[in-house]
Amino acid sequence: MVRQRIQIKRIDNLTARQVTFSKRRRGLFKKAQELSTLCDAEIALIVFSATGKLFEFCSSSMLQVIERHSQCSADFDKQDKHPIKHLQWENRTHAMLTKEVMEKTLELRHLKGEELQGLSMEDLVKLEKLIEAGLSRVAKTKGEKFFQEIGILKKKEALLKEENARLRQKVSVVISTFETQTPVLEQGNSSESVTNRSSQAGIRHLEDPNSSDTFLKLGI
Amino acid sequence: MVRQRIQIKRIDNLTARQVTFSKRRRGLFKKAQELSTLCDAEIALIVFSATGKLFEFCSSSMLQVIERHSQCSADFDKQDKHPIKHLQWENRTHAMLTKEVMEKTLELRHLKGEELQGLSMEDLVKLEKLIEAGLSRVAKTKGEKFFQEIGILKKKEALLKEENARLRQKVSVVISTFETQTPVLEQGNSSESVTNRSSQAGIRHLEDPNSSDTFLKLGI
DNA sequence: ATCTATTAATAAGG
DNA sequence: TCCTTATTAATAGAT
Repeated sequence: MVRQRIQIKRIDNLTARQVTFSKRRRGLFKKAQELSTLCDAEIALIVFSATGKLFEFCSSSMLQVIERHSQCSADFDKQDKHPIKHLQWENRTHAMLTKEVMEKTLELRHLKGEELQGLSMEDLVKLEKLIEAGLSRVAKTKGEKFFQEIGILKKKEALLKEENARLRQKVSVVISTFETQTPVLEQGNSSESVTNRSSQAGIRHLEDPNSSDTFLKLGI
Repeated sequence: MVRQRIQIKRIDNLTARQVTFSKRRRGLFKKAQELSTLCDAEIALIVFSATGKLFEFCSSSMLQVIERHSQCSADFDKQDKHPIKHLQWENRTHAMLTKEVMEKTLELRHLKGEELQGLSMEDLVKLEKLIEAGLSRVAKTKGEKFFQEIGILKKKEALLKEENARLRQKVSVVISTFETQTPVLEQGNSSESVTNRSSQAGIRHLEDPNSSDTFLKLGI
């Protein structure tokens, strides 16, 4: 569907057909994977190429889905034909891991306030307490981290203040040096620039207390 | 893939998830149909929604394709001359599942306020909001369930009160009947039993208000 | 396999 | 569910 729109009918050219098969197959599997992930769907996709090669995708276990499908479709007759023999295929470890994932997924959803319809009043009360405990721990940690950041900022502030003091002193030393060493002459320029520097330092100092306001933007 | 790129992960919002499921499912089935037509492929697609509803597509007969697939799987099983591929597949699956378990375990701990030391200020704030959202949903569900229980108990109460009223009336009717129809005679026995019934009814009536206290034990 | 012009799919919102 | 729109994703054809 690009460069030129194509008709949806069998592609006659063998090479073109194979290329398209390869490209679109990948696209189809990707879409299937995305749908299962995004929407929590159980998906099985079986593709046989014209040459008989098998490609398959399943969001869980292929046999499980086929089994489920068989039960859903009214063909209970044929159900016994290709049944659970292959469930041996699934080893215990796999089953256990899958079970563990499902359990944790459900617990996560409960903690996020989802899928609560099956819970009793007692369960809900317990869950609420659990979440409240978690919340308070997170809030506590956040607070600690917060004060830690404040501490760092205050240290920085102190260091900057110290530096400023040193600079101010240096500046005044320089000024007095110039005042004593160069009587008058054409040094109005120079003394002006010194004054500038001094006032800049002064401004930095005056602005400095604001730097300790920075933490007000951190979220309190 | 539009308006705003989305992450391929479970969509939390139920409505959005359903809408996306509907749209993408249609897209997926269309792509499957196109691939089978264009490239002469035999395709079976089985989709179970999160709510358990079945959607299926097959370019030929579902049972035929499943049969063919089982055949291939069986062949593959016997083909354990090349156990390496199978082993690789198992290892990958196993690794993925293990990774998933670990991720979910960590997320659970975070939600419970554990192992927070690695999180940044931003992470903590996000986590706190997530937990708060979950908490409010749980609280809401609990409240709803609570009122539901109250409703049921109030209905029961009303029914019991009605029944009591009816019984009381019946009792008084019976009493007056006996008082007018049987002057004195040897009916001491009978009148005694009537008195019993009356006092039983009275007791039930007196106990009745307590039944409306039942909901006080539910957790408020 | 890679490129790219073009169409198809679709997220968000109504 | 359907419609619209803005934007991204898929891919036909060529190399």
